[in-house]
Amino acid sequence: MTRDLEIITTIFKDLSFTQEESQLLVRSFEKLHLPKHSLLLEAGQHVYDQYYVAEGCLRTYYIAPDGKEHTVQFAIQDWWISDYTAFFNSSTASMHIECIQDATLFKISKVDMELLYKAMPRIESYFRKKMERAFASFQKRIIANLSQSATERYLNFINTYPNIEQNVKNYHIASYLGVTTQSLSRIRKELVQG
Amino acid sequence: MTRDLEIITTIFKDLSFTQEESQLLVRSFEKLHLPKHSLLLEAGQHVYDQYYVAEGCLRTYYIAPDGKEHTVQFAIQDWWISDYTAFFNSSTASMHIECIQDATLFKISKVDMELLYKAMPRIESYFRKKMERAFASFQKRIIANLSQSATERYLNFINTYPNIEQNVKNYHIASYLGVTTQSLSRIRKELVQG
DNA sequence: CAAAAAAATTGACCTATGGTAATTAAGCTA
DNA sequence: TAGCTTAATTACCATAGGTCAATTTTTTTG
Repeated sequence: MTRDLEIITTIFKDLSFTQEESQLLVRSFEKLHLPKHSLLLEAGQHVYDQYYVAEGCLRTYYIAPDGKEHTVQFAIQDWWISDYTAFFNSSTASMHIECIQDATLFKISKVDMELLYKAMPRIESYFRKKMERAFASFQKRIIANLSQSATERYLNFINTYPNIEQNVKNYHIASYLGVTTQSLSRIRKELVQG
Repeated sequence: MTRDLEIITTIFKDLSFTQEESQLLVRSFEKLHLPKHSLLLEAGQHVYDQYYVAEGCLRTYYIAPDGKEHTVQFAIQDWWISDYTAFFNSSTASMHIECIQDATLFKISKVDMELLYKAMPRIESYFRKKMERAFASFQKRIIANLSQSATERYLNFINTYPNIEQNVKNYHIASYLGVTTQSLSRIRKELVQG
């Protein structure tokens, strides 16, 4: 075992593995560094991989036909990121992924994922649970979008991601909340003034 | 094997099982009929189960503090339904589930689900993939909510669920799209008149 | 089939948020 | 530090969609 076991001690820290399993895991992942402002993925590209964020911050966004950006997801430490619709279907991305803080990622292909699932059902359980949590949080966001005002959604956001504000621009937050930067600016002003 | 194998031939029609596995499956599910207008689940109740829709139509909705209803999901034939946030966490529902067309359901508890996963990793794969598809479709809906007008979302809806219109009321659709019934009515008028 | 109840539509008016554009502030880079 | 670039703020007007209230249409039920 020459290659490091960082993957196991960070991503799968709650599971334990045999020697052989560890080796398979290590072989399946590739570590990479990504500088701020670079694009990890662009719309139109084939999506083979998903990425675990060991450090840094990224965002997935969609560019609508009218040219406007809509942030679908932020990913910080211990999150996974990809264009999942494309990843699951082994098809072409409709979204972009941008690094917004220098990041360290662990990359794994869909093909290797499937092999891991077969070899270690525990891993499949791990990802099923991940999906369940992601599902629940998307559902929560849909409800928020349907039932709350922009101000409420903003308060909700800074509550949910208390540390993220250092990293992300206001227009990232605005495009996540579904308002213009001008509106967000007014909302912030209102909140300060009372 | 006295009990029927309906579950296997409908829910898991793409998988095959041993005699023993079949028995476990049959024992895990319970069939039930639900009349139109009845509530399958109410906010505040403990959520132990999820349901497979063999026939009929249901919807999950959230009632906001201001009393307004927001439809989170419709479930038709071959879909699963529950308050998933509560189901995954074995906690209390924040949503209601209403039957909007006489339904036949197969119910299974979370505890029994976990047993199935352990006994048959194929079943866990099946549900992981279900979750992936649900995840992708929620993401699509978030993007639609962020980037499209009410009219576009409506057209999108009747495109995605071409048959559902017979079953559901306009105010169900409105509360799914995030507009008032009055607005939806105007939108429909516009579309007819051109 | 008639009456009652539920759902959908319409109109007049209102409000939150968007669009455009100019101004200020903050971050980088030479 | 100055100068350039990017981001944020502000002001003014426009508009999609909300609110309230009345009316019509559809569905349900005795």
